[in-house]
Parts: sequence; C-alpha cells; structure tokens
Amino acid sequence: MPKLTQEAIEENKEHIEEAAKQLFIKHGFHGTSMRLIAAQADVSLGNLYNYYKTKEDILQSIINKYELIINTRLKEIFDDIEEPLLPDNLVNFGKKVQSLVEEHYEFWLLMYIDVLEFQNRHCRKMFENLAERLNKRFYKHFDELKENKTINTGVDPGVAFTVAYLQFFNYFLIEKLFGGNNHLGISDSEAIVKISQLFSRAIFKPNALDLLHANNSKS
Amino acid sequence: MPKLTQEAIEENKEHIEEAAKQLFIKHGFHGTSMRLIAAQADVSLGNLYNYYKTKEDILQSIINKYELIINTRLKEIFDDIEEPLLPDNLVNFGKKVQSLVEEHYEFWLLMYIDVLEFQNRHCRKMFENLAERLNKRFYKHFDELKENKTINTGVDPGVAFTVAYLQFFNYFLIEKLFGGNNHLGISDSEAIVKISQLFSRAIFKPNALDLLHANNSKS
DNA sequence: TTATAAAGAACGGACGTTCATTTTCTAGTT
DNA sequence: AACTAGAAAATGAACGTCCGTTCTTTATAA
Repeated sequence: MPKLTQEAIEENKEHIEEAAKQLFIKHGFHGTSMRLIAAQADVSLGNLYNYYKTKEDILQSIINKYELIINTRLKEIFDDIEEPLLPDNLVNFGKKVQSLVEEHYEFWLLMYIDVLEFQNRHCRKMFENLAERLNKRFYKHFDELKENKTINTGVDPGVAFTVAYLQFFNYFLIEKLFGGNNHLGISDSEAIVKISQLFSRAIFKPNALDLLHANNSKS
Repeated sequence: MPKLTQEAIEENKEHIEEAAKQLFIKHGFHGTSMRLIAAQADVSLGNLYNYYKTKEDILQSIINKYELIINTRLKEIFDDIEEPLLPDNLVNFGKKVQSLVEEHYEFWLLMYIDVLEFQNRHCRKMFENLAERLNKRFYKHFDELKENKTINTGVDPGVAFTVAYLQFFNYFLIEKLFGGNNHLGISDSEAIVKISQLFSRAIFKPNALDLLHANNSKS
C-alpha cells in the first residue's frame, strides 16, 4: 500500500476521534476501551496504533482540535460584537454563548474528564489570565468607557466583562449538563435579559444607562 | 465473630468511603480499582463486598452522604447571613462560599463524575428550582427590599441573589479545580469584593447604596 | 515488486466479583 | 476462671473477562 496523503491521514483521524469522543463523554476516559473505539470507528484494534501512540494520545488530539474550534468560535463572537459591555450587545453576547454551549457541550464534558483524570492538564490554559486576555482583546472599548466616565467608579470593565462572560457560560452549562431546567425560574431568553440587565446596572452610571436606552428606542 | 453493632458498621463504611473518595476524585470512577480502594482503606478486597454490593454502590453512598454535608453547610451559611443581598453581607457570603468550596472541593469533583457517568442523576436536584428555593428561604428579606423600594426597578432579588450565588461558586471552582490561578487578575479577596460591588450596584438604587455606605462608615 | 496500511491474534497483567477458608470475638457452659 | 461452640467478619486465592499494547500476518495499490 502506498503512503496515505497527509489529508487522508487527517480524515481517518477525524473519523476515529469522532467515535472516541462520543465514547469518552459517555463513559469517561478509563471507562472507554480501545476495542470499543475501534468498533465504533469501524477500524481494527491494531490500526488505531498506526495513528496514535497511546489511548491518551487520542484524548489529547481530540481536546487540542476542540480547543481550536472553541477559540475560533469565541474569536468570531468577539469580532461580531466588538463593544460587548453595551447593554444590547451583552444580551447578544449571552445568546451567542448559549449557541456555543449548546452546539459544543461535548467540549465541556471533555474538560470535566480532564479535570477529573488529569487535573485539567490539557485545558487549564483556557482559564489562565482570563481577565487579562479579555482586557487585551477589548482594551479599546474598555478604555473608551473609562474615558467617557460613563461607568461607575471602582468598576474595572475587564473584570466586569470577564465575570459576565463566565456567568453566561455557567448558566448554560448548568442548564445543559447539570440538569437545572430553568434553574433561575425563568426561560433562557429571559435569563439572558435579566443577567444582562444586572451587569448593565452594575457597570454603567444610571444617567449613562438612561442615555443608552433613549438612543436605543430612537433607532 | 459476633455481629457488629450498627455503629461499628457505619464507622467501617466511613473509613472505606474516605479512601474510595480520595481515589475516585484522583483517577475517576473507572480509573479506580476495588483492589486500590481495599489497599487504601487497609481492608481486604473480599471484605469490601461485605459492606457494598458493587463498586457503584460505594460511589452512591459517598455522594449521598456528601450531599447531606453540603446542604447542611449551606443552611448554616444562610442562617448566618439572613440578609444576603446587603453589600457587606454579600462579601461575607462570598467568603463563606470560598471556604465551602475549598474545604469540600471533592464534592464538586464527585459531581463531575456524576455528570459524566450518570448524567448528573444523583446531584441534579441541587439545581432544580434553585431560584425558587432561595426565594422561599429569603422571601422575608426579599419582600422587604421590594417594599422599601431600595432596589432597582425590574430587578428580581431572588434571581439576582441566585446569580450572585452561582457566580461565587463558579469563581472558586475555576480557581480550585480548573487551574485558573487568579483568573480575574486580582486576588481572591479582591475578587469577592469586586463581584459583590458589581451585584450591589446591579441591585440597589444609587441613593440606597450611598445610604448603606454612610450607615456602614458610621458604625 | 514493494513499501505501507489494515487486521486481528497474542501477551501479560489488571479488572470486578465470588467463594472457600481462616480468624475473631461473644455467649453459654464447665 | 477457663473453656468451647458457633456465628459473623475478614481474608486472599481463584474465576472469567477485559484491558492497553505489541507483533505477526495479510491485503492493498502505486
């Protein structure tokens, strides 16, 4: 047999990893056997080892690729919004986080596997210096808010946005994975609005908020 | 050997479960073997089956007991604070959540096991109707705030407190389990203050907040 | 023809659980 | 006070299965 093209190899790996992912999130890492992965991927047991050195290599590869997907999605979301702290944009951001969590909830299950079985070795970089990184991404918007004096004294927009960001993720993860169905006692879309409202009130001075609302109802 | 007293049985189980818990949270459920549990608990392999029908029974028992501990601690915290939305009390509440998470982070690891292997079957009741239950617990305080008109229009104190509650938990879980060391870019105690500040601003009308601060600096 | 991919048998060991055996301690009898 | 019978607890070897990985063999296609 001639050497497979890099593309073909990548395709085959994709196929194997999709099968492995489904099993990992259902039975955990140690609860999933190489035989099961081989069967689910319709590949022989031995052949798995032509693509991966060990079982952990498979998990590693899945997480690496998934991280890329998530980070790309996040970047898209951020690029779409640009000024995330404005009340309406916060609502929009919440909706986008909802889609992200619902489409890719499997990633967070993988992260829980990582937390449990590897002390989050593979995923921990997603949380390191989170506020700083968000600050860097949005420094223009945040600096503008600070100069405008539209935000409350003592409020760091970077910290505030990071908190809001985590709040949305946490809300939808609880809804999707932890079985809290409408745990705030209101629908998801109402929850987004309420949470956004809380953060808007927390961040903006009352008169600035009134102004924003006036502008909004005009348009 | 004569029959052990119920108390002695309970003590032995406690001992076994402590060992099993340490292993489960380190290697996951399937990553932990009965032999390892036996060794860690200094008990023979066979004897484990005098106390538990299966390995899953051990996990079940651990989670059941831990749930009781957490709920008791939460009740204590709530009884200690009574009016959790007042700014100073919110800071206090945050500190207590910090202690709770740091002392019992193992429980949340067990919950992730439950999420992964049992769709959170054992723990999901902790999130069901969360806001409603907190509302019931604090209806007096919340109703008073509503009547006083000290809170912003459109803010439901029950929802606001539930969001703050989850925010604190989430913050410390990220710090403890997900490897975000000071992920907000500030120390834990600063984070508590900042988050509390955000929620205070979100909930209370500005003049009410000024009044609360004035009262506070007087005392 | 030949390098390589795919296959699955084979290996050594570990798994959850069972079971025959031994140890332990109380209660009743000397 | 010493002894003993017996029930329950504790033990670890044994069972059958499955594990991750390796290795030999076969199939494939330029």
